[in-house]
Order: sequence, then structure tokens, then C-alpha cells
Amino acid sequence: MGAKDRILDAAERLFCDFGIDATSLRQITTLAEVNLAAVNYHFQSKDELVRAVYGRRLRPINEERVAMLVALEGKYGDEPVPLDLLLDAFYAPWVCAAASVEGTGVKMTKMMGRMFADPHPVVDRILTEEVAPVAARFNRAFGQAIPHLTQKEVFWRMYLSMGLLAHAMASSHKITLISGGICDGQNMQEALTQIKAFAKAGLSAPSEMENR
Amino acid sequence: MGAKDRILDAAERLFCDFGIDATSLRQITTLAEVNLAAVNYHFQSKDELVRAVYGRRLRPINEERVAMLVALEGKYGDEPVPLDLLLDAFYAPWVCAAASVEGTGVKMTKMMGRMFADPHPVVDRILTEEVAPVAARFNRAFGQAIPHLTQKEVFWRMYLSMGLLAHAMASSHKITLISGGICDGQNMQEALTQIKAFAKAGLSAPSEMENR
DNA sequence: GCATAATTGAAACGTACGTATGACTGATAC
DNA sequence: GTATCAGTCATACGTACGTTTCAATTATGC
Repeated sequence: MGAKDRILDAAERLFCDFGIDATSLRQITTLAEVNLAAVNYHFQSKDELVRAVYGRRLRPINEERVAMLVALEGKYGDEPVPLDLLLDAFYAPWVCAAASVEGTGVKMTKMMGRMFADPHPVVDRILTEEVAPVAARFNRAFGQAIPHLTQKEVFWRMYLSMGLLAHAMASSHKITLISGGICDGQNMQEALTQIKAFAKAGLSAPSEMENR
Repeated sequence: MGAKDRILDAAERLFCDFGIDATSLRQITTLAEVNLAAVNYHFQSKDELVRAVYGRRLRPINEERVAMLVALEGKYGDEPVPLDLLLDAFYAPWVCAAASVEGTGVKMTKMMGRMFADPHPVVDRILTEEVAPVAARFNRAFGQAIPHLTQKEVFWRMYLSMGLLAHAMASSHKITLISGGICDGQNMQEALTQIKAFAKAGLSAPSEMENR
């Protein structure tokens, strides 16, 4: 494995554990067993390295999400796609990706879940570039699946649904702590089951606008 | 207003916008118009300043949450408190606190919402000290309000309910962006309405365990 | 096999960080 | 009036940061 990939792996692992700001290039290059200058050679700056680290994971995830959505829309034609299946396309690729790197000991989920809360400007940019378009794509499908809601409500609920996953991912170890071990936040299958049940009910809830 | 409070205010404002790591003591003392050494005089270190900044806001919020819960439990006796009212006690003090400092231009919500995702060790400690006990207190009440769930499910759903608020708080500006201005994440009343509707349905969803 | 390009190496750059020091200020107490 | 003490100040300390430099090395094309 080349130096470039070793840097990406090391950076990812450290970003997950300590965050971007608290991770120095020297920590990264030490862990990757490459020279310090290699980062600025292969990437141009720390910011570009961050983009590369996120992009490497986000791109395939989002491609799969859109592919699943397109397949569902093709299957159901003009009818709305059932919420269950929509949520699978929305959530499952995240969990699969997380599971696929789990063996390496990388807690990718924490880094990904942090995206929405991270104040780092680079993360804002990554979110806009990589995630926002996919969200917009899904928003239409959710709108058709829950037609009793206004457009505004659909946005809100889809956004909150993303938040459920982000929260569970970002602070997976904390539910284990708080619950005294009853819940296992690291078990992504268990988490996904809970999240999906919660999100499905939340999305289907009656409109708040109707009552006015 | 004394130097100590001016430091707290300045630190809070900067932590909200840029995060803890990306905020230097020099930025804080410049904004607060105090000498650099004042931070280490009034607080002992940056870490202790962080604790003070969070504690100043968290303590009254959590006191009010518990007070509301106690009042509800007193009123309903042995009967379970309705979920609606429980959620009010759970959520409302946050929103009130956020609204009360809104006039100062401080986006307290972002800092608070970030708590669950922030990898900074000091934040972990704050969460354990200030938030975890209150969460445990509410968990019992939620368990009684949704008796059709297992203990494990109650934990999960309460945790996800906290996540909804955290997500909306931490990334309030991002839903405005993504939705193209249709939703207003800064409008905490609008957010609270959406979050409560979502959380109520999510919490009340049928058990996933029953189907096995 | 040799010219050329790509990559790595050790070391230094300037800057910024959190913290510590010791002199100075101004009020309060006796 | 002077001793006391909380608070402020300018300044320096040591360390670590991201980035750059340029020579040394390795791989590639012909």
C-alpha cells in the first residue's frame, strides 16, 4: 500500500478519535510511517487531506444511496415508494460502509456523525458538496411517500431523520455509558433497527399544520 | 460587568462559532477586552474555562428540567405522565434558555448541540457530570409513559430524542441552507414544534421486540 | 544505461499556542 | 499612613503547529 493510502488511513483513524483540529500532521505521518512532508506532497494542505479523507468514504456511500433510490423509483413508477424501503435506501449504505471497515478497528461512524455538528469550515464545504445534493434528491421521494405533510414539514422531518443517524453515529459510545451497558451503541445493526423504527414513526406523524 | 463574566461571554460566543479547539485564549481576551493573563488568573486553565462556560448555561437548564419533571410526577401520582408533557419538560428549558440569550446574538444552541459529537475530552466530562444524571432521571419517567417497550428500547428512544434536539441545535443553519430557505433553523419555536411532533411519534412507535 | 520524472528525507521556516512570571495598580482595613 | 491583597499588565517561556526547502533517492521511459 502506497504512502498516499497510508496517510488517508492514519488520518481517518485519528480524525475519528480526536477530531480534525486536535489531530496534527505529525501524529498522522508518525502513524502512517511516512515523512512529514509527504502530506503536503500528496495532498496540498491539511484542508485538502481532510476533504480526501471524507470524500473517500462519502462518495461510494452516496452513490449507493442514490442507486437504491433510483431502483425503487423505477420499480414503483408513479406510485410513491413505501417509507420502509425509502428509509433503507437512506440509512443502510451508511451502516454497510461502517461495517465494512469495522474489522480495521476504524470507528468511521464517529467522524461521519460529527459532520453536522463540526464547526470546521472544511467540513461545511464537504457537507455542501457531498451530502446536500443527495439530501435534495431524497427529499422529493419522501414528499411523495408522506403526502399529508407540507413541503416545509417534509424538509424538517427528513432533516431530523438524518439527525437520528448522525447522533447515533457520532456518540455511539455514549448511549452505552448512559444506559449502563443495556444498549450497545457500537452494534450498528441494533442501532439501525432502533433508528428506523423511530424515524418511520416520526416521519409518518400527523401534520402540525393541519391543526391551525 | 467584571472581567470574569466578560471572559465567559466572549468565550461562549467564540466557542459557538468556531468550536473549542479553534478558539484561542488570545481571541477570547481580545474580544473580552481583558489581559491575556486574566484567563489563567480567574480560571486555572483553558479546560476549566470551558467547563465554566458550559456549566453556567447547563446548570439552570437542567435544574428547570428536573423541577418540571418533579412537578409533573407530583401531579400525576402513580399514573404515568402523558408523553406530551414529559417532552415539554425534556425540551422546553433548552429552548427557553436559548431564546433568553438570543438578543445578545449568542448562538448558544450550536455549542450545546455539539456536546454529543464533540471529541474534546473536557466535553465528555461535562456531559457525564451535567447531563447524564438528568437523562437517567428522565429515563424512568419515559419508561412509565411508554410501557409497551422494553427497557432497552426506552433507553434507545430517549437517547434518539435527545439527538433530535442536539442535531437541530448544532446545525441550525444547515437546514436553512439545504432547504433553500423554506425552513428556518434559527427559529427555535418552529424547530421545537417539529422536533416534538417527531419525537412523540418516534417514542410511541410499536416495539420492535414484539415481532420476534 | 542514462536522462528524467516522481517520491522521500532531514531540517528549518515563521507563527501561534497555553501558561507562567513579576512588577504594578488601586481599593479596603486597621 | 501604611500594610494587605485581589486584580491587572506587559512580557517572556517552551512547545507544537502547518508549511517549505532542497538534496537524496527511487522509479520510469526510451
